[in-house]
Amino acid sequence: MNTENTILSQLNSSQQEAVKHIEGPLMLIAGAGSGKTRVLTHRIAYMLTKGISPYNILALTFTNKAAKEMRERVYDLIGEANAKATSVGTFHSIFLRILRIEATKLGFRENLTVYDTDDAKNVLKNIIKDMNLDIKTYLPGYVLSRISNAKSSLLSAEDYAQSPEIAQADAVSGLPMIGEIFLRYAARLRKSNAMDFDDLLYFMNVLLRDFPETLLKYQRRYRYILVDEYQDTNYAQYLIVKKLAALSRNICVVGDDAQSIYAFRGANIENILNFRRDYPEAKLVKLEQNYRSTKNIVKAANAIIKYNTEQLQKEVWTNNDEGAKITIHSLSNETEEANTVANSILDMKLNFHLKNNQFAILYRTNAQSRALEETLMKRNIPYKIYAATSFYNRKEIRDLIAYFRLTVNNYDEEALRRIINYPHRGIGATTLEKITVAADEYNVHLWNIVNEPHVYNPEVNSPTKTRLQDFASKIKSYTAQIQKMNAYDLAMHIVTTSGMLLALKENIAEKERLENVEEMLDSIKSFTEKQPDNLFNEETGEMIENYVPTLDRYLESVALLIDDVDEDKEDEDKVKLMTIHAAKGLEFDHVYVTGMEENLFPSSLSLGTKRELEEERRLFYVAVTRAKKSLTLTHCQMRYKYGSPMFCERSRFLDEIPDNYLKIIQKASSKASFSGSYASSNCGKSSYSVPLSVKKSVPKTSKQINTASIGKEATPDDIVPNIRVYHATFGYGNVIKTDGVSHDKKAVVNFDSVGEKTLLLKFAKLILPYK
DNA sequence: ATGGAGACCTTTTTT
DNA sequence: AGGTCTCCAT
Repeated sequence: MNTENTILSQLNSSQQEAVKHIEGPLMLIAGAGSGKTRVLTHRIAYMLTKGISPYNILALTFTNKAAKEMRERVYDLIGEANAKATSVGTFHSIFLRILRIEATKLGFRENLTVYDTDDAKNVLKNIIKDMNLDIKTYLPGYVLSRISNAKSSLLSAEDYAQSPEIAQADAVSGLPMIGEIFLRYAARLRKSNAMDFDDLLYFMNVLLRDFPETLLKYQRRYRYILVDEYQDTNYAQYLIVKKLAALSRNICVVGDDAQSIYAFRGANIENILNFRRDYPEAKLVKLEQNYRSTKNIVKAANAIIKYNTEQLQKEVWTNNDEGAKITIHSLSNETEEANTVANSILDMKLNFHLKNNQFAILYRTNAQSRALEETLMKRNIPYKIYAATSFYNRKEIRDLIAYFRLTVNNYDEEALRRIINYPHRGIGATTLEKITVAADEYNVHLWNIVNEPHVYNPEVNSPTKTRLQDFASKIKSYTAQIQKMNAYDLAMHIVTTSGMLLALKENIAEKERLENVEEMLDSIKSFTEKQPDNLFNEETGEMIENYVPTLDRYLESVALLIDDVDEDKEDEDKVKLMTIHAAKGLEFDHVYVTGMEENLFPSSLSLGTKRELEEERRLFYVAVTRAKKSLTLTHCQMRYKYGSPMFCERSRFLDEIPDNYLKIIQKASSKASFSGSYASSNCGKSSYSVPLSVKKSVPKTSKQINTASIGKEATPDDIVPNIRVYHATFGYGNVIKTDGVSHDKKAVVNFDSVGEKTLLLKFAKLILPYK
């Protein structure tokens, strides 16, 4: 446990100021790389030295990643026991925990389950079909976003349906039935004892609004509140925090308006701008010294963000070295872009003895990762793609979780529908339709019909009834085990006795799915072996003795976790690929931002309003400020979109970086590879991507990458046994032997990544690497 | 009831 | 290009 002095000695003066201000409201404006998390965690440690109980501390973050990082760093500072007593987590996860405890007050049952976006869309799809509405008019995703916005503004389905203004607006946009859909949707979720993401915030507000004694309970418990990324909070989140802090007024919010990138989903910049209206006595501290990046990067970032008109005054500066200038590569297509990035990484690794994990490749959309991935794989550069939905969105994982959900909450209709016939047990679409009709008729849950088919007599034949009953019995037998077995044992039991494992094993093509399920089971095993974050009884504050890591607890921990299962292996030596959004809050030595093109970044969907464009620019600011040592930006003249090639203009953002922070702007190396007829004429000032008229005839230009940075091009005579060479596709290798002379000379080269290849030298374009 | 072929749609970003 | 959905053949 650190003393007050050791805590403060690790901080600069404004950081200290922030850490020492623990009573009363505090707003921290924290520039990129200014040690924000450091201040938050040290502030928690400092509180403990002042005798504040960790049990009274609540720290809310926006993403799981941020929560995890904060937990780890708090743990390092104040030790295990204290760290576990604090409440550090995302808004959604902390509130889910509370809502499960208080569920009955809100008319829900215990063991709430959480519907993710896919579940929610599914429910909406069913409702829209039931109402005989056109699914293409009432797009489930769009309807969901309307519902989500309403809930974020604390409108209930009833409020929505009864509002004449909203009804008018929906009528004008040709979607008059959204109110009715919303009503049915809310009813359906309640019936399933489930909440969607927005409900977690909405019902938390309802709880604190309608139950004063509950409000008081949590106000007393959470006497010190910290909110990270305050600029990303929406109205519902803002109000919860305001209510919780109303008694103690010990609230610290941290944010950077320049890094607000979630307005598109309801985040409200005003929350940070209005903080001092709610708390006039608030202290304001600005963290402006950047410890992360070079002067070049910091100054370039400052210059970029100046193009935005809406922002708080702040001047980020650094004492770090000047550093390398920012490189821009102009390439002809995405293959070349990927090759250029790969070359640069290999080059830097070789010259400066760097590791893969010092590099990150960032992009605007997930779709861009594919071309990069292919190239990295070809070049044998280890990489990892951080895509939010990768693991948990897999069919087999969702199936498995559906079993868990149904086990914990028999009324979880989406889970039931998902697995009632997986693996196949003769309960097909027809049967499902029949029992749905019966459930509506008797106004009971789908589960009731499945559980007691002989009572409700759905119009299915007798063997089918038996099959339904068998399924229900199986699930009930799992439910009965929840408190008796730990999560892993029960999960294993479910996987084996449900037939899921067998189904996966029978089908050779499902091998990968089987492996994923096994990986999931491994992660459950480690969950059961790991002590939980919070060993206190939420009601009493007492230590929980004989804690058992049960399946329902596992589900709670995983319900809101979209991150990868094997997130522990962070020290893996791999190049990291992710969207800029996903990179927020992270830092990397060497950063590549690809696809710096109009309509991609800034996105074509964000060009409508100044507000949206400014958000894109903030996103660019975030991208730039991720880099510690070097930053490389790339853009292409041509890129595939929706499967067809499109011309691309360089992003306006590139022109917003002052020249004195920029290095060589490399010209596209292979303009000539476009056949002249369409190369220039369509490239004009149009703000749209222009589809190429010629499909699939674009020449491959991967061999025309700029290799000047790696070495000089070899003539056939240069190639002799035992020398080391570089090849644009195969990478580095050693020449084994040669055969023939001059233009017909061949060489056998043993490449590091792909092994021996025989090359005809007049075509191979080998490079002699610089030493 | 199951699966395959073809149409069709998608594309921000995340809890 | 890739995934999802629909419909038709089995």
